[in-house]
Amino acid sequence: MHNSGYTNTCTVYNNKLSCFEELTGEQKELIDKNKVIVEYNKGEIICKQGAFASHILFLTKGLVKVYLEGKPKNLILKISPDGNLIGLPSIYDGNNIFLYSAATYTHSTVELIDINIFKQLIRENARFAYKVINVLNENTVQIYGRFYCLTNKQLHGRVADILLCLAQRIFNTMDFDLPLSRGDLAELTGMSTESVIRVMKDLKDDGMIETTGKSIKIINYEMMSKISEFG
Amino acid sequence: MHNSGYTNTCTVYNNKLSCFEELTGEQKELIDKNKVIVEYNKGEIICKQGAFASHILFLTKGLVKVYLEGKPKNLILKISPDGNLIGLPSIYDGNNIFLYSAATYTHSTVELIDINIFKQLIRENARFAYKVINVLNENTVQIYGRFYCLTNKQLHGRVADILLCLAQRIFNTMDFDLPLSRGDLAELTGMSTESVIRVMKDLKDDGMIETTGKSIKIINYEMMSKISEFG
DNA sequence: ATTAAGCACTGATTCAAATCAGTTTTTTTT
DNA sequence: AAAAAAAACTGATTTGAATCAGTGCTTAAT
Repeated sequence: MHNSGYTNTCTVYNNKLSCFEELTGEQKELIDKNKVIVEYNKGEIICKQGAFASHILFLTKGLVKVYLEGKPKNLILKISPDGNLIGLPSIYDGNNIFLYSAATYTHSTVELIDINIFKQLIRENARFAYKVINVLNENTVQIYGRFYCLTNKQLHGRVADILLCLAQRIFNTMDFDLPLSRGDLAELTGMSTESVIRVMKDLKDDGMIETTGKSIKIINYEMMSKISEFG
Repeated sequence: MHNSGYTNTCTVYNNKLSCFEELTGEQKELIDKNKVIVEYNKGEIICKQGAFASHILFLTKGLVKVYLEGKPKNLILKISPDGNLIGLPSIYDGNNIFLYSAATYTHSTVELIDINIFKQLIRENARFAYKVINVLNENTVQIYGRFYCLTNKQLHGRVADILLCLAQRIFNTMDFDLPLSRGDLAELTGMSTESVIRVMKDLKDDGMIETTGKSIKIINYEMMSKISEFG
């Protein structure tokens, strides 16, 4: 793109969730009393698109994909590490329906917060509501970036983009073990598994990255950024 | 898609904006005192991606496209008829930057509301904030639908989708005069102008639609919906 | 009225990326 | 340790859609 910085296309940038800080002790207690903690194994669905959204989900541990269900293939909206809320867009007058599904990549822990309590707190505490708006808008920035990436970039750009994003926003290091298969990466980049493999081989051959099984290392950050930007 | 109804991919469904109803007389007055009304001609830019967002825009008359700027081509996020707010995602702690550009398709009237007043009202009036969250979430539904449409549907499906959406959500009739060129439709569907022309000819030949210059009439709504869904 | 400019349209060609049809490697299960 | 099942990988082929290279039709300007 250009100067306005759509660089975060797999997850939101700043995932220190500050909205709960705005709650009073009483309000925090209300949430704690009305929440349930659930453990999920790898590959399990934690919320289902179209289902009644009785709860907002807070991911305290793990890594999940948030996606739209589709006939030939799904569309991943974002991947979400721990510390993130899932299901905020379901806060809506009238029906509370999950707009998307979410499934775990790794073993995960989720807090289920009653959606009516959550809505009540928004209507009671304007500063909390303001922070929730902030979180929603962060997600909007992310989804716009991803939308642009998947519609306007070609394969090499998309792979570079996702790898940089994983390094910077999920693992916070240029050298990480990826708990995703090539097929998962294909789903994430909206391309075929074969294309992911071919493009990653190209990047490897050109000395941009190193790969050994699940381990991925970004060697040439500068060039990878260029490929991501103009790919 | 399937049962969860992503059918609104060009604009938001329910554009009777109810958030201002939650304001007190005093708060309404505060907005009125701090707003400016501006007229724009066809084709003019009303906000620029990356620029400082000093105002939230309320479109009182006209039709605009909201889009991300891109090197080879732009990506239209939605088209917005009168009665809609533009720039809400710019409400964010720290920098207030327009996340997108917007330009008029027709002569339009815009009210510029000071963003700091708007933010102040959110922090003061929780019910107003709650309604703003509703508006943001409506926009999220719309953008998800559009994201799915542009990435997972092929040409005939995308054109059918946009034509139905224009008929249902913008013009409220199956027979309308489109103030957009084929090139505009191409930008809107994320395809080339030639492809738009070819696909529309196909739809015409198959008796799905009738076209005479700028006038478009949807003949077979049922089949068009099917094409949109499985295209 | 005539020229110019832009838009609508058509057919041929090219291209990026998916699909298909395998083999090899790794992981999991027995 | 062996068998089975997933992944990872490779090359050939197909395909959907863009691009290219035009012609004809409008609308706007002279």
